[in-house]
Amino acid sequence: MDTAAATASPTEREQEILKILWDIGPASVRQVFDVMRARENIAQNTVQTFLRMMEDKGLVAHTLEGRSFIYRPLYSKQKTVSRFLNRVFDGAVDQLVMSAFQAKKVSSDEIQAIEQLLADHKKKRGL
Amino acid sequence: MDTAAATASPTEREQEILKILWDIGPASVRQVFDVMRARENIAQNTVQTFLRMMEDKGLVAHTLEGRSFIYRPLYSKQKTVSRFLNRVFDGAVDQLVMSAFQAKKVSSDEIQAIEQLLADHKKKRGL
DNA sequence: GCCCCAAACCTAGACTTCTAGGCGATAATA
DNA sequence: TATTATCGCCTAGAAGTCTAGGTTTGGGGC
Repeated sequence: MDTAAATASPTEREQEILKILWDIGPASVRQVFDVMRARENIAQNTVQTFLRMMEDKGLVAHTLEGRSFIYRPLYSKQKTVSRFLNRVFDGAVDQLVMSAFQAKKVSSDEIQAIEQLLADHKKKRGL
Repeated sequence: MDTAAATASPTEREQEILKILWDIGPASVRQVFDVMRARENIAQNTVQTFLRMMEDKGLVAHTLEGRSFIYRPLYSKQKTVSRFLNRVFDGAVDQLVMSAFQAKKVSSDEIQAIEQLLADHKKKRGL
């Protein structure tokens, strides 16, 4: 039985569309198209086709609103990160963080945010 | 120095091969093949073809050793992370770290490693 | 009612990625 | 020297990804 359990992994283009949905929230084809159009030449039909295929794959779902489909992502950022983490670092978060630090200059705001995160995490673990 | 601008981004399969080179270091077609064969059915020729194509793209380079080509990666883990970071999080490292924490249980060893990393980083910045 | 617009559906084709068979050259071996 | 194994190269085709044109349907305005 083909349940939602086995979600296919998104292609590059699909990933791009997912990101838009993460950023702007549930949206119609038109809204996704508008974002993409601002960056490149693409037909609205293309976006529509992608969203339909992505629904087949279980990456997004839609609800009807008026006569438009409003799509929302079913594939989360965490899932994306999780896949990446496993594929590239065999799941080692510290390795990922180290690489991220080497890959980019990190602002002190970001450092603070990460420290906060660590603190929260330790507290939750009960020290 | 680095002609990184012209470096194409690896496909999924190429990424997999890059990871093997990161893990085991410079290697012959045969060695890469042996790793892949342990996990799945694949022909040695296929691996060879990939490495040749990857060299065209500038993802790897080879040196001659005896009559074997020894391939080494030119595309780094950092570059991979950097791309991912920009594509998914618009470059926000703290967001990435947060997602990683949510995506996977982090061991206390890992937490310690990250704390150390933060400390080093702050020291280097001279705060 | 009739037309128009916007939205969804269907479909095909271009393009990219992936795969491996077969060839010639060189080295090892009998 | 003849045979076999190993290696790199060329190439074609299968499979997957991406793109958009043409068609259909339903709602709103005339």
